[in-house]
Amino acid sequence: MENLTLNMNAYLPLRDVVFNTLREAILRGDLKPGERLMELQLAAKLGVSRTPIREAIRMLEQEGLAVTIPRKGAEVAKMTEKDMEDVLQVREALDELAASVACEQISEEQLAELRRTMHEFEESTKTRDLKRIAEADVRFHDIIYQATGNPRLVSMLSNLGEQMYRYRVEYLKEEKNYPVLIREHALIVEGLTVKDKKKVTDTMHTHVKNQAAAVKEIIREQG
Amino acid sequence: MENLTLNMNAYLPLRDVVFNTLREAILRGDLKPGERLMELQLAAKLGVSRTPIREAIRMLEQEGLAVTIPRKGAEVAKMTEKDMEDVLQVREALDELAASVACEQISEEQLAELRRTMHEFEESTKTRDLKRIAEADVRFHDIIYQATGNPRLVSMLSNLGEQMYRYRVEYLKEEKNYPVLIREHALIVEGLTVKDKKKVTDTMHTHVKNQAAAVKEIIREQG
DNA sequence: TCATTGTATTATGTATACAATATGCATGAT
DNA sequence: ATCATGCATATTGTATACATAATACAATGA
Repeated sequence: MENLTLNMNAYLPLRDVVFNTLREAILRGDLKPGERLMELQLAAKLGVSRTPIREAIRMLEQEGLAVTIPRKGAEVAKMTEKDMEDVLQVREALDELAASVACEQISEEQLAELRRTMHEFEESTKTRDLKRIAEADVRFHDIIYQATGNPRLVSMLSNLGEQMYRYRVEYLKEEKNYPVLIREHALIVEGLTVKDKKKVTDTMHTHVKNQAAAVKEIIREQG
Repeated sequence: MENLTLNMNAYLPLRDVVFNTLREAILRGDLKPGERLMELQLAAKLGVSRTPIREAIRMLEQEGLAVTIPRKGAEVAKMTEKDMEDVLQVREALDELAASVACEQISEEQLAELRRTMHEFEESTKTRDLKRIAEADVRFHDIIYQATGNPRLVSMLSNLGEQMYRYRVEYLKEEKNYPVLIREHALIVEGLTVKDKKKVTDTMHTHVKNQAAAVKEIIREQG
């Protein structure tokens, strides 16, 4: 009688489906900064009405991925160098916080998972499969975020990461960066293992700073 | 011919009007945690259709002020003690960041404004006009946030502040807290004046920690 | 009595219709 | 030629209609 839960949780409102779809399209770069998000057009393309499109746009707006001008419409958010500096300044602070808290609270399981992901990252850099590399890197950091046990911190950091994602991918194209990244990941894992909070936060600080410099450089070239 | 801009910027989409209205109602406590946000009812009360209501709810959701369960509806977000701890942990980190950056960048004008607001706060505590006290306190911190020149940081801190607002008001009812608050404000202003970053961030840390303890106590009593 | 089922009601999810505004282009005046 | 002006069109803003799921409660049967 039991055990046939047959997840009726499969249901997602269309607004969420649309939100996820647009979000990924923006992060992937299929929808480029400045590109207009026209309701009717998107509705036609996704085969839904304007209503869920509009709600999804409101959500993207709050995520910082879209900008709406009343009576004119929404477009994919652009990032100036200043915008990116602002995001990175906050991200540095929160990444250090996350590292510090994780250092106290990370479980053995999570630590093991982190090591696996660290190796997966290292392996992936040999393949030059950019998507795989980027995902391993995101996962590495996400494990640390999760280890804080603070869902709000996790979601804020994910959001900040999202906003740099498009640009960070460019950073990950540069093969010369891989050795440094691999080394920093290793240092972070070591620090977390022996609960050396200073080592962890310092390394994380450097890690984010390096990315910051690179991402800003990319923005400058593009913008 | 010029100088008659006659702000045509007066226009706000109804979704924004509704959003602001509901947001304030939640912060004021007119809409209580757990209270349902029913579209038709709100639409009738505010004299608009469901469409702008729904969009406003999506926005409130992203702000963390409302929670939606698919096919069931939205309600005002509840705060457990754990939720509040999570918010406060982030807020501490960002408030320190803001204090640190403001210490480097605050202008003389802003400093003057800060002193005015500090005095306004002190005066307001004598009146027992809770709304006035709370607003002065919010303004004091907001000036510091603004001084960072980082709009994203400002909006994140405002949002975090929003989520504690309902509870912090209770804290501000306790008259015995006023002397400490006044003293801490003064220390922060002094530190900013002489650009003593350590003094500023340390005081800010204590300041937020004190509030944290008090707010958590209030949640425990209520929840 | 209690569990179950059916049904009315209410609320949300989604689509569509209507209104108002912005945009681009053609037209015409200077 | 250039700048307004007006009109057609595209797009957003808002309201409403229809579909579907959740809820409460009465009715039924064991």
